[in-house]
Amino acid sequence: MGEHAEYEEKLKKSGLKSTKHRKAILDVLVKSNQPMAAEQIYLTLKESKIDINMSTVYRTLESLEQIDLITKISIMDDDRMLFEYNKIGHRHYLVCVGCKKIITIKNCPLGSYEKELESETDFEILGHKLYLYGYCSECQGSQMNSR
Amino acid sequence: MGEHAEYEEKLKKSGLKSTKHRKAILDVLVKSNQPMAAEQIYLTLKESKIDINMSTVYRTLESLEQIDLITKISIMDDDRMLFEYNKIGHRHYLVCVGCKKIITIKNCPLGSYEKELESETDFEILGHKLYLYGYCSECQGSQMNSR
DNA sequence: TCATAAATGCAAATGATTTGCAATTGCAAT
DNA sequence: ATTGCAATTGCAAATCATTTGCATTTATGA
Repeated sequence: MGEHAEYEEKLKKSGLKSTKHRKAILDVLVKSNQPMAAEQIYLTLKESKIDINMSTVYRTLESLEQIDLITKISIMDDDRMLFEYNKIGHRHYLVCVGCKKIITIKNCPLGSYEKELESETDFEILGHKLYLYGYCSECQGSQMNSR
Repeated sequence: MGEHAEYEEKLKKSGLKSTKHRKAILDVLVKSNQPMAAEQIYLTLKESKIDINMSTVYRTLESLEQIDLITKISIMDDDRMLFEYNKIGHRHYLVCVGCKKIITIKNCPLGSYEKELESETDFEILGHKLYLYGYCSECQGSQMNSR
């Protein structure tokens, strides 16, 4: 009868306890259409009258990342880490340098490129991260936005 | 008669004074085959008996990045920023998750992809960053290296 | 219900990077 | 070469995100 049935089982399978804080954090991330910083998550929870400590937020995010329920990313000109629920598998990011809006891109143009590089470099390539930067439609023209 | 003639003029053109510290930092970066953290640069200078303050290192790196003489990057699992002299224009990175060695890749497979994305997303794309991760030849097999 | 390991809160520590301010230095004009 | 001034630097202290030690609480399986 839970709305978090989806990840509830993944938590259990990974040996992580299914605490109210963990579920709350996951709920926040699932509902967000943008990767969020730890503090944003903390503040969102606070608004929902959920009392939680920043340490717990960080520790929870770390656990969730380890079991691959969420992804941690860092974008240019933001020294904080951002966290995103893994709705889809492989993904990339298109970041607006004006308003910092982040669009998640699901298709990946690098399929064969990794193979090429492997033979060129003797690396065993495990994966990659791709960030594209630009101005979203709202931020074109007036290019003086902050966040 | 200077060996740093290359960037000496770029400094001047940008209105930055050509101080011994700036030249020393640039020398270190030019000679390095790896992007370096601020502290590595500081320690390298110290070995050369060049006495400099970390604040100066950071401020210098920031200035040099602004005039596009160097590039600042961040790789996975390293919370420090790394800095690299801009020998070539556009570049990407292949990072060994074992020994943290970084190989700079000069060719870019994303030429037409940006165009595609622009029409799909209404973004005006300015650029991108691509990091590939894997094990270098030395780190394959024994995958328990640290740094 | 109980036992126990995992999760949490709290406060303090960390560690990279930044900043205010006074002293120094590069450089252009004299 | 000398001078004047803004840019640069050193120093110490501040920041700010993130981490950690430890005592307390809680989820879960027996």
